[in-house]
Amino acid sequence: MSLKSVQTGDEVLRKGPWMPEEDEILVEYVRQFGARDWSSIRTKGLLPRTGKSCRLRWVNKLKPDLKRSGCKFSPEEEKLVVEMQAKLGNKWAKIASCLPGRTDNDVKNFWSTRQKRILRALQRPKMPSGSTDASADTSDLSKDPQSTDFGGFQIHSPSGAASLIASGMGPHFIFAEGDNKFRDSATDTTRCQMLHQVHTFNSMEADDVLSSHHNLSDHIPAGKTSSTPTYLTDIKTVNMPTNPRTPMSSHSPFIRIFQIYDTIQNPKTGELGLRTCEKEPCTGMTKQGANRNPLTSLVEPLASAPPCVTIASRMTRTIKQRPRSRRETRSTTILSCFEHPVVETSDSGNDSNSFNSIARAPQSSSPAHSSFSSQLSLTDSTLPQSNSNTTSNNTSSNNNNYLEFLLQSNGSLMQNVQIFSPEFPLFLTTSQQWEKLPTLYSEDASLYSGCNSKDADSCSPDSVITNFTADVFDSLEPLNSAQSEWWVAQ
DNA sequence: AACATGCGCAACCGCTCGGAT
DNA sequence: CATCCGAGCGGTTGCGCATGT
Repeated sequence: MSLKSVQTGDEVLRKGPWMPEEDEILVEYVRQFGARDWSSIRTKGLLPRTGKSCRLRWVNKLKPDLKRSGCKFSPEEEKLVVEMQAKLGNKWAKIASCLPGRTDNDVKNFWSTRQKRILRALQRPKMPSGSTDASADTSDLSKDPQSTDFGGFQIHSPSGAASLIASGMGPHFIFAEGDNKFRDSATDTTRCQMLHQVHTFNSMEADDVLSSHHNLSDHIPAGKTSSTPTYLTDIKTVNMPTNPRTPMSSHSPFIRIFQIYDTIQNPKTGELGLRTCEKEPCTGMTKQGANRNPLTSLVEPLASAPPCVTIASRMTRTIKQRPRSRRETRSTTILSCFEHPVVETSDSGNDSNSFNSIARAPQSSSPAHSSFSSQLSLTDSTLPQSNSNTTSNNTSSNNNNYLEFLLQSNGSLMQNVQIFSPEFPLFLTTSQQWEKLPTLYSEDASLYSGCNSKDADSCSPDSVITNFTADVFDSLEPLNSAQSEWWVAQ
């Protein structure tokens, strides 16, 4: 065992792992004098350790009633940590005070480890057999002109590491192990093609991802809570057509869709910012033969659900087309915001209608809902001038608004927002993607929205964020109830 | 079996803050 | 008011173990 010693003046301070004898001395000291005046331990010559070191040793290891080291956090503890972290931030001591036997260091390490685990789960998608990496998938897709009909979409949960997503061209969904029915069903060309785009997570990783979404409990309808973790109650199995324009058949693959919950706050108003949620089974999901885009199902809400928004994105360009500007590339990151509650959706078999019916859903009159609507309906006039100049069509304007909302809210919301574009290898980190932008679209450098600089290479997520003014929320108007063009394919 | 790698955790460091003296 | 000290936090390091090759 290595034990560092540091010479300080006449005395030698010991550092590093504690010896059992040292622990004994420390315990005896506390028994006699109490857990206080830690510096006197050294001045009394009892231990060649700093008071701070003694205190930490006592608090983290020797204090009675502490849980044994290596004692894993239980699901209940994890849930509590997640919830409290969402409420309090990184107030580890405060959080630990609610967890008997846990110290702030325990909680901090747990959180740190958990974050890393989630990140790994998100960045390490397991590709089904026959596919080696994400970029290969994209190139495979590009060979098939039908792929443009997929309209890729993403389910986005924009907080921190949990902005997990399904991405790229074609439907990507998260599903857990055990969906062999789906994999096995991919026997024809079309389904194989789709199969290439599905990112899989094993159950544990999926749990990590899902449990990372906090504030679940207060949105779960009464009677729905059970011994089952809430995030697991929301796994659904749906029939999903390989192509939204293709009627579902009995051969359609099954995919489990995890409902993603999340919240963010408008840093300026402190109000609820965004939440994806779905509380109840969607009746439309079970209709065989219904030509429903699975995304339609995803955004059907529970009638009593709080104001919430499902973020989804659908690529509007063919894979062989380059975005017309970098701006547009970014806007495909998060294309659309569906505002809840959605009263009803069209079951007409027309995907565009379905989506439009969602977009046109009547607005709730609840204050929170209205407020949130406003936040999401920034007009172009409230955005940096460059936006209106560089947004090449109406399709992305509302989406840009939402993007600006994210950008404005704070930097952390953007840190894991990923840019999904056919040209981008999937699962690059944000910074990696941004680094690639100038290379891919160098001639559009001046159009790089949000950046005042004409030098595209100087652009980064941070520069975008800092270049937005703080009063971007000052000019708000209600969402336009007119027909949305969000989902009108180009 | 040996080695490499990854992961979790204990412990530390630097810093800030607030209360006591 | 200045200083000291304890508490707390974010970040980091290094060790030991588990797992993979």
